Amino acid sequence: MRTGERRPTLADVAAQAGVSTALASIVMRDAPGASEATRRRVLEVADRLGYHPDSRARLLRSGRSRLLGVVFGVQHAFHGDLVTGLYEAAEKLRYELALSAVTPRRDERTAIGGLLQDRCEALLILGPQSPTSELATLASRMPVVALGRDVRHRAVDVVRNADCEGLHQAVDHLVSLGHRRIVHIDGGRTPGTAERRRGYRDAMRHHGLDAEIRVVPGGPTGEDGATATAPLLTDPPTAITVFNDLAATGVLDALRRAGLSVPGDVSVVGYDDSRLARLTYLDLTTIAQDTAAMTTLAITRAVDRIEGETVTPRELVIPPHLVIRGTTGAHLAEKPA
Amino acid sequence: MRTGERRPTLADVAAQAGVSTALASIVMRDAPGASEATRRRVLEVADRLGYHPDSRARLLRSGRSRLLGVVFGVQHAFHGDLVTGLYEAAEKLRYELALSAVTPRRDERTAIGGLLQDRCEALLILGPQSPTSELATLASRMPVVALGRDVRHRAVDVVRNADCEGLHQAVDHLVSLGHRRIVHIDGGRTPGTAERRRGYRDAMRHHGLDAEIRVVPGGPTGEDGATATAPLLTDPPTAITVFNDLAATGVLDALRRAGLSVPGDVSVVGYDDSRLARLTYLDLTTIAQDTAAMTTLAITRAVDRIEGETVTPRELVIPPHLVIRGTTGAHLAEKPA
DNA sequence: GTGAAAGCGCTAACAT
DNA sequence: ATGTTAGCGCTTTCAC
Repeated sequence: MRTGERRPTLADVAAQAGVSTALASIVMRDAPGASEATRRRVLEVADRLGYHPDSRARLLRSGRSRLLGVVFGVQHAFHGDLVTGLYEAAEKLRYELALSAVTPRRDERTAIGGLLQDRCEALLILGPQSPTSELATLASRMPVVALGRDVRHRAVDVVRNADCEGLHQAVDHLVSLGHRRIVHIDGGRTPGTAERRRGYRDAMRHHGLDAEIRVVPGGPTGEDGATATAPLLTDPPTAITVFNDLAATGVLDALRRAGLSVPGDVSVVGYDDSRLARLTYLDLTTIAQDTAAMTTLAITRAVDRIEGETVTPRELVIPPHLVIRGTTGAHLAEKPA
Repeated sequence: MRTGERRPTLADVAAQAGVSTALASIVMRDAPGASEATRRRVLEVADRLGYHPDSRARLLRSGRSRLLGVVFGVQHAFHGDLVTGLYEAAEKLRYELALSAVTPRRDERTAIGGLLQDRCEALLILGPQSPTSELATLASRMPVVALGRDVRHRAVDVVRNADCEGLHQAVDHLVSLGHRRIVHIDGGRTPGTAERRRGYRDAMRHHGLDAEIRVVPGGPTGEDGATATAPLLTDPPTAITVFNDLAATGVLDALRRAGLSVPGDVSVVGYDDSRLARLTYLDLTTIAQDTAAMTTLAITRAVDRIEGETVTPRELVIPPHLVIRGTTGAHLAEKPA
């Protein structure tokens, strides 16, 4: 029974194995300096006792925590992908992750506070929302890496997606399919909007389509997408690039309700390659962020900072890539003039 | 500059405030036994130094961690809702949460191992997948609460949704709208399938619709839903209850492709009230699990176990509720006989 | 290869 | 109200 039992400590293991705690410690840490026989004996006892080293005590003594704090939004599907990559990258460098979630009822400041108490050696913040000044204060005490969102302060490292290039790729793809009348529905006041819009404009110009440039104010939600689509229905373009996948679903819905077929009449490109985009019945062509690269770089950056390396540049901008699915198709014939 | 700086310790704060560490500790813990003046002075210094108590040392010394370990699937949107509730419930009881994620590349065993090292006093596992035997071993060492999935072992507490009742509600709703030909597409080998199927059958019998009972083998994904719908299209029922929301989206898609309107020709009910169901363009009638109740009870249960209370029953089954949206409507006329 | 002893930052028990 | 002392479980010298 559990009652009355105490968790076994290293001293218990050492005693039962007939060695000093120091030696037992060496074995448990897999450090050099113990004979094969001792090693086996100690491990056997530890296993029998169900011993797990107390990371608190261990880290307290060794002065370091080898702990990287991660602040993420528990509602953001995309953050899930990032966390997956972060675990993997951290493990390779023998660091651990301490997760702290932002929820509708738990703000970023609270989430960060928890991690500070855990003595993380660096902070990785996914889509930081705190004012730059607060992040700067933090960054004066420990390395801070912002993931997926720009933070303009010289003490904060940033790893983010090349939004601009993403929209360039979307437009390139559509142009290669024969489209010319390509509209962009932007993200309203959502972070990243400006850069994606700029990517669209640049790309259109690059293809000599200056005259066709048309940006419609939108937003990040499905309804934003649907609303923004309405005014386009009287004289629809042949293709639409949308700020993100969620808004793109609204666009798709609005188009289909209006009797237009996708991609027959109109092609649509989203952004993020979220779970949504992959749903069979949506099958949305989209721009995927390179989460593997982003997470690896973020962890590497944090660890480099911890270990005092000088690193440049402060801002790492990772190119995304196009994922072609079923919502884009060739624009075969121009309307007869 | 950060280099060369050391994090301030309680001793630093105490020294600068001109008091002993014990007194400073009292202030930081907000414990009784310090004068108002001292309190103010210490807090002021702590703030100026950017002092954060070291939870490791604190907990090491006090022998308890007041830490509840939470294992969750980072990909599961529903787990996000649960984590939100867990944070809130834990805070009320002055416990903290240690999050450990299961990802495509990090299995449940690894996730649990991390928490054991953190000296959590109990484990809350969302949708546990480990074999019962492993959970039982764990439970012999510390309180273990399984959330959202049944675990048949006397040492493991379970807090879960009343799947059976959920489908009862779905059928009741459809019957009240005049439906009689109601099909259930089940979840294949997904946990919970059997109970939801049973709920459907019971409810149909309860309404004297024994002859109409029809269960189609399905699964948890959108494609499963679409595939399961195909054989129904030759002679479609007037309503379909689907194992979960994701599969329901596949059903919706298959119906619409076949030229059937929802809810005009066929009504559809999902399960989970996931983010998906709430999307404007899906607007899916569904069964919502009561996450607030589930999380509160799970935390309460874990804490009761920690504090040695005797608690019954081992298994807490929480009734869900119907959320009526746009995919269900009245069945107006039976086909002329 | 192994053991003895000190101490990480903090809290608790006991002084004063 | 405040200070002193001991020690949580571990790692780290530094002996042997």
